[in-house]
Amino acid sequence: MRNAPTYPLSSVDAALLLAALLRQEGPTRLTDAAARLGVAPSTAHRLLAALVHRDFAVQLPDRRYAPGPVLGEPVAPVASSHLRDAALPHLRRLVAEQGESAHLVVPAGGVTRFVATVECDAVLRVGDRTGRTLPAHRSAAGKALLAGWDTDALAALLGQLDPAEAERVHRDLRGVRRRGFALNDQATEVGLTAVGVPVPGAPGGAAISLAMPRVRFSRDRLPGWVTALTSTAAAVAADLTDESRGRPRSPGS
Amino acid sequence: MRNAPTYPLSSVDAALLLAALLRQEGPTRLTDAAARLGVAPSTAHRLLAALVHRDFAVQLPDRRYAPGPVLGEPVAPVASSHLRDAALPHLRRLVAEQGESAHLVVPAGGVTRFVATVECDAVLRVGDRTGRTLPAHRSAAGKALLAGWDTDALAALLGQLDPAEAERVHRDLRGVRRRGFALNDQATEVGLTAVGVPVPGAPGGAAISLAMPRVRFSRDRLPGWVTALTSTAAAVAADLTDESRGRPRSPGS
DNA sequence: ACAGTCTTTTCTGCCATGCGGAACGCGCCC
DNA sequence: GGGCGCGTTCCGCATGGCAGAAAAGACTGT
Repeated sequence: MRNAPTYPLSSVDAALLLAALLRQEGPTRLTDAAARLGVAPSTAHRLLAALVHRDFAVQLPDRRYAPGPVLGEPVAPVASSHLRDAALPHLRRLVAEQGESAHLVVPAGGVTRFVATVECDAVLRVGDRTGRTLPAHRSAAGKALLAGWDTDALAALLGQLDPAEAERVHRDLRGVRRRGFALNDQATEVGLTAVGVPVPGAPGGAAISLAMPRVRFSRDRLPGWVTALTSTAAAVAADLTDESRGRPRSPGS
Repeated sequence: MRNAPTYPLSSVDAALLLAALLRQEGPTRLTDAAARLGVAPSTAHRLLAALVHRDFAVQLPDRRYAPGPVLGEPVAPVASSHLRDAALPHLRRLVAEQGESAHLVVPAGGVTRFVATVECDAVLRVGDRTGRTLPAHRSAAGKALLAGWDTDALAALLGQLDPAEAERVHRDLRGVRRRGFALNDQATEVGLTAVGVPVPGAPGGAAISLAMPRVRFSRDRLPGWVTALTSTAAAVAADLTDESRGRPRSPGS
């Protein structure tokens, strides 16, 4: 993004921003788009209609609006496939050791997007969520990411929540920072609990989580999961660093 | 492109159209963008500044504006190299038989862009024009393309000319449609004459032409040139169709 | 399954503010 | 010096944003 024009066309800028957000963050509802732009819903509707008219957006059957064919692929998938390749061997080992499903997620605006999943062998297990998104402030991996955000970015996100929830998230993230891991106890789905930690130094941010049925969650096992997650995240980070230095990937390290 | 919104936002639509044109047709000058949109240069400048601000456009060192990183790859450039590969063997044979230079062109808004040239052996000959553009309504290949345009698209282009020239072009194109070929008798360069025909069914449109010094142009040879051009265009078209069906390219057919 | 209620989306009209045209200045080239 | 193209600024008015109504969809209770 370049310096703002001396004479901005605010309506044009709103439309282009909306298109860029669609591309970067994926499908959105009309009211969310309006809130994001700070305009009335009817105004957002007009902007989206203009985007659809010129193929910068398409409307899905569930009435959400998604990026249109004129827009290119967002940057994140390229970085994500790089990250995915680095992380998968480690996630597989983590799952083999702990017996629960593991996920790799990246930030995408106010949500986290699932880039990879390794499912455990149990018949009742958390399945593949690759490609899906969850609100960052509710998921374990999302909270692990948010805990590392700077004050301004975090304030912008919290400003989109109602004050009571914003305060809860704020407190929750302080706990995440203190403990070094984040917990999602059925906040995104009944019966599902997840533990997440950030991948240190991942470009653009990333986090991994172990997700399991609530009935298999145990406070006694929590420290062991946290330790395994933390060392796995460090191994992924080391692989990312080795690759950016041009070294061959070491299979286990 | 979808149905026009019931309440179009004209400034937003202009910006999005401009972005789409950049993507489809490549770099453009400010004044050409203004003419294309039918707005004042200062308005076009504002729109381009807004596009640059959100990475839908970038400005080149020569002050032209090009597509920005947010836009996806256009369909046309791929098609052009694809088209070029299909056409070159046929153009070479055409030049060997007729003894004059041949060109392959594609439409790019109100101009035609030279994608490939095969030069003849004569010392005085029409040289390589690959990468250059000519006004569509003045060049032979351009007119061959325009003759196949629908009424609305053609009216938009003619609307950019002065009324007398628009009327001449209109009449000229009627002749092109009747005869099946187009003639450029020194309209683009003194001493240069060209005969052009469309490549039927080429995605996005294409045309080929034989171009020669005016002194070598002959009304007696014209039918022979037209026949050779028409069969060459058909052969190129057949190759394009074969390739889109996944067949190996046949060297001569 | 159906009715009622609430939420979201879509449509429409009005008016004030943001957008486009005109004028001007600057830089480059012949 | 003149012509051309690009970029900036000012001002009037027409278009874009808001508000409200209508339509569509989701949710809840019986």
